[in-house]
Amino acid sequence: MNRTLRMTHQREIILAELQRSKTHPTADELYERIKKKLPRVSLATVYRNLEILSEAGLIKKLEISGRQKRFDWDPGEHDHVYCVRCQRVDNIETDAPAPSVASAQEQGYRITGCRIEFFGLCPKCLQQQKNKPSKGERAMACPSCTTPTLSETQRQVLEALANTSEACGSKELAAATGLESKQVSCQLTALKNKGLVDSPIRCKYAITEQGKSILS
Amino acid sequence: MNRTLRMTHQREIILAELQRSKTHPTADELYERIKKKLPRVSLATVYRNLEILSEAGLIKKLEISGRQKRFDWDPGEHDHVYCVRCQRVDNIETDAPAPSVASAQEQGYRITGCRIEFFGLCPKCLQQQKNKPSKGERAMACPSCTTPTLSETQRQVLEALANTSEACGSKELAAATGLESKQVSCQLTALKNKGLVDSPIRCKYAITEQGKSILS
DNA sequence: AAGTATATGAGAACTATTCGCATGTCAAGG
DNA sequence: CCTTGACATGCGAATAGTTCTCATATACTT
Ligand SMILES: [Mn+2]
Ligand SMILES: [Mn+2]
Ligand SMILES: [Zn+2]
Ligand SMILES: [Zn+2]
Repeated sequence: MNRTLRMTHQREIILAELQRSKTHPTADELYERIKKKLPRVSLATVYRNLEILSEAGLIKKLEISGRQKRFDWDPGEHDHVYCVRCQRVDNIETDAPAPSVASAQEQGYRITGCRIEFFGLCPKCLQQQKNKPSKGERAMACPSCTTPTLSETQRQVLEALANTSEACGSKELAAATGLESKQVSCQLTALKNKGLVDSPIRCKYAITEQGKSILS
Repeated sequence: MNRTLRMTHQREIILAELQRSKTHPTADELYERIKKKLPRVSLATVYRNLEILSEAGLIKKLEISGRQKRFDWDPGEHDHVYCVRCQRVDNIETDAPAPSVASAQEQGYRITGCRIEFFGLCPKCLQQQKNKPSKGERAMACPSCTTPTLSETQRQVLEALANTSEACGSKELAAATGLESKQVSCQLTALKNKGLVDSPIRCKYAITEQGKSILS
C-alpha cells in the first residue's frame, strides 16, 4: 500500500548538498550546485526529490509568502526572517511563546499549525541602502531589464530626443519622427518607465544618460 | 512627482466588489464576479488595480505561503487562518501579544514586520473528511483533471483491463494488447495516478468505476 | 537473475502574474 | 468647449516557477 522509497544516487546527492548548505536555497540554486556532481540530473528530479524528502520529514520545505520555495536541511520547528530586497532567508529565534488562538475565535477550524515569519532588510542590503541616496522609488530596475529592448517606434522617438539640445514636448517629437502625437506620447511613457527618458518639467521630455547609452 | 490616482469606473467596481465580499478572494475570483458588471474588463486590469489599491492602503494584499495571492477589503492589522484543503482564508484573533525577536538574534537584520498565519481544516472540509473513510491519500483529483486525457496506449490498456473479469497482472495485459510489458507497467502507473485503475493486490490491477466511465 | 515498483531525463505543459502596446478617458488650461 | 498629456484600459504575449508526461533506466524483492 505505502510506496517504498528508494535511496537513489541522485536522491543521496541532493540531500547531501542541501545539508551542507548553511542558507535556505531554492530548488534551482541547488540544481546548479548538483549539476557539478551529476551533470545529467534534471531540474524535475531535484524538485521531485525535495518534495519527497520533505514529505518523509528529512528536510523541510519553506513556503514563504509570495515567493519562490526554499528548502531547509533542518526539519525541526523554527522560524525565519527574510530580506525583502535580496530574498535571503535566515533562521531567527523569537522570545515570545508560540502564539495560540483565542479558542472562541477558531470558528470551527481544526488548526494544525502556525507559521511565523519576519521580514526586513538583511545586513548586506542595509549597507547598500546607506550608500545610495535612494533617488526616487524605482532607482534600481529589475535585474532582467538591464538592457531593455526597444520597439522600432521607441527607438525612433528616443533618437529624435537625442538630437534635441533641450527638453521638448511630444508635438515636436511627432513632427521630427513623422509619427502621430498620440503614439509618441505613449512611447514616451514607456521610455520613461524604462528610465531612458525623464520629464524635467511637466510635458517636456529629455533623454537620460541611460537612454543615450542604449542608443550607442 | 507623485502620480495622481484616478477613480475610474473599473477601479470603483473592483473596490466595491472586494469590499462586499466576506471572504478573501483571489484575483480571478473577483474577476469572475466583476465580469458580470463590466463584461469587457481585463484580468490584467483587476490585478493592476488590486495592486494599486493596496499600495494606496485602501485594501490589503495577502501573500500566504506558497499559494495564490488573496485580497482583503480590511487593510487593518490582523492575522489569518487558511484551510490546507480548500484554500479558504479567514480572519483569526490571537490572544498572545505580537511576538518579538530576541534582540541578540537579529543578526544584523533591520526587521520591519512580521506575519503570522495559522492553517488547518475549515469546518466544511472537516465535515467532508468525516463522511469519507479517507481511502488513500489522493481521494480527490485536482479540479482541472476531471476528464483526464488518455494517450492511445493508455486507452488500449484500459480497454483490455475492462475486458477482464478480475484483477490481472501486467503480463497478461501485455499479451492482450500486444504491447511490451514494460510499457504496460508504465501506463498502469499513470492510470493508477489518474484514479482510473487500482491495485487490489500487489502487482494485480483492476479498472475502477471512474475508469469504466471514461471509456464510455 | 528475473520481474516489478519506483525513479529518472528531457521537454512539454501549466498557472498565476506581469508586461507591451495601441487605444481610451479624464481634468486642467488655454 | 477643445486640446493635450497623464493616467488607465483591453488584449495578447511573455515570464517564472513548478509540475506533468512518457519512454527508459535503476533499485529492491524473491
Ligand atoms: Mn531554517
Ligand atoms: Mn482579513
Ligand atoms: Zn538582502
Ligand atoms: Zn476547507
